[in-house]
Amino acid sequence: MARPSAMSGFPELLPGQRLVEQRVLDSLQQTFELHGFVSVETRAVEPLDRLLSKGETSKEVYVLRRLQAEPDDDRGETDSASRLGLHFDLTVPFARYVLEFAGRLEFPFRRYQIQKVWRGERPQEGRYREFTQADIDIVGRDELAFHHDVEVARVMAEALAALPVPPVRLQVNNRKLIQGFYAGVGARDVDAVMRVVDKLDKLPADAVGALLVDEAGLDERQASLCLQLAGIRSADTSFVERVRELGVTSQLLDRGLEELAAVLEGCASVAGDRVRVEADLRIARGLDYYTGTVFETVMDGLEHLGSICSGGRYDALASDGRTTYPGVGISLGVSRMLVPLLAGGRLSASRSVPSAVLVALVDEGSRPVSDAVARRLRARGIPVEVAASPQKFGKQIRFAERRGIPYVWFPDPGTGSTGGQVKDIRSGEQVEADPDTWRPPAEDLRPRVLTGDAPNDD
RNA sequence: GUGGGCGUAGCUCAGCUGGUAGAGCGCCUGGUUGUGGUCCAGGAGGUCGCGGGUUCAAGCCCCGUCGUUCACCCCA
Repeated sequence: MARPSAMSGFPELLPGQRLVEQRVLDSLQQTFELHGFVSVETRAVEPLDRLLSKGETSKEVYVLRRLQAEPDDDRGETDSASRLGLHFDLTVPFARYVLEFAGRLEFPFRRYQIQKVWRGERPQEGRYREFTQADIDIVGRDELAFHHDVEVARVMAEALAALPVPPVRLQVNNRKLIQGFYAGVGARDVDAVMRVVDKLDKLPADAVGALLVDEAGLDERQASLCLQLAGIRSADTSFVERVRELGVTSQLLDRGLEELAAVLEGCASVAGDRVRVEADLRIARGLDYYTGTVFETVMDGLEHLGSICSGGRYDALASDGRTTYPGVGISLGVSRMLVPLLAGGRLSASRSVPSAVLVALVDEGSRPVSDAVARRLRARGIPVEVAASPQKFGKQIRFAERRGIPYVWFPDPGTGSTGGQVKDIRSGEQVEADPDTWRPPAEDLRPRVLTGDAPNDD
C-alpha cells in the first residue's frame, strides 16, 4: 500500500507536539476544576434535526451512515430525526444533555467539556475539519444571575493566562449595548446594522459607513454614530463615558453599559501581561442566539487566525417548551490556538518522550540488571526506559540524544542492580549513583514546554 | 460553495528557450578493541501526484483528475 499522506483539515501531531498539547489540556482542566466546573463528555453524534435546528450550518455537518445499511431500509435519507451527524460544536450537545438530564442536575450547573468536534469546511491555517474545543458554560433553570457572565470571563482569562502561548486580548462587548444604541439612533433593522458593522475588520470604515446607508437603511448621521460607537475601545470602564458623549439614549443601552462595565471590573484582578481584557464595542458575533455579553479573543501577533476563544450569553441555551435554561459560556479553540504555534516551531517540547533516563544495556544477558535499575528509579516516580538493544554505548547515547532524554544510566553488572554511573549527556558529566536515591533535578523529571521563538511567525 | 497558486529524494527546495534528474539538511556504514555531539571518507534513497495528449524527445507544453495551499464565505 502506498504511503498515506496527511489529510488536510485533520491535523495529527508528532509525539513532542502532542506532549505540549497534553500539557495545555491538563492546565485547562486544572483551572476549570479550581473554579468548581465539572467535566462532562457527550457522545460524538446527535440526531441530524437537532444539529440543524440552529440555522444554516447544515453544510458543515458530517453525516454518519452504516456501510451495510439496506438502501430501502435507509429511512434516514429523508428522515432527519433518525439520521445521525457528528457534532460541530459542544454547545448544541450540551444543550441537549441539559434537557435530557435536567431532572438529575443541580442548577446553576457549571461544566467544562474538552472534546473533538467536526465541521465539513474548506480547511486552511487555523481552520480544521476535526479539532479540539474546550468549553465552559454555566446554565441556570428559568434564570441565571448576571454575575455568572463575569465569572465565566474571569475563569477563561485565568485559564488563558496559565498557558504557554503568546499574550492574548480578550475582547468583550454586549449585545444589549449595541442593540440599544442602534435602536436609540433610530435604526429600523437593528440586526442588519450589526451584520454590517461586523465587517469592520475586513473593510475600511468609510466603506462600512456606505453599507450602513445602502444596506441597513441608515442616514448619514446615524451611520456616523454607529461607526463612532464601533470605534470605542478601552481596557477599563472609561468606554461608558465615551458612549454617553455620543448622546444616544435607551434603556437597553443603559443596561448593556452597566453589564459590560461589570465584566471589565470583574476581570481586573486577573488581567495582566498575559491576558488583556478590554471592552471593544465593535465585537458583535454573527451568531444570532447571543443576547448579552459576547466575547472574542485573539493572540498577539496571530490576529490573522481570528478568534481563538469566543462565546457569550444566551437567554435560551435550551428549552423544552415549559422550562427555559439560560446560559453563558466560552469556547476555546484548542487546535486553532495550538496547531499553528506547533507547526511554526514556536511551541515545542524539551524532549519527544516522557523518559528522563535511558538505562543502557551492556548485553542481552544482563538485561535483568538494567530492568532492575529501571524498576528502582520508576518506584520513585522517575520515567525510565531501557535501551532497545546492546549496541555500542555511543549508539545508545545517541538513541537518548535523538529523543531528548537527558540522562543515560550505565549499569555495572558486577555490582548487580544497585550501582552504576549516570551521565548527563548535555554536560557530559558522569557520576557514580545509586538507583534507590539518585533523582534528576525537578526540571528534568518531565518534558518541559519550550516557547522559544523559531524563525517562523506567520 | 466561489476564485487563484502549487504538486520533483524522509524534510526544504533547484532544474535556464522541452533533450530521459540535482543541492542542502536528515539517514546508514566506517575512521578497530563498549561513551554521542565536531571532522573526514564512503553509501542508501525519486513510477518528477495520477491519467491522457502534442513531439523524434516532456519534470518542463496542452487537457483532465486527485491532492494540497491561499483568499472569499463562515467560524474555534
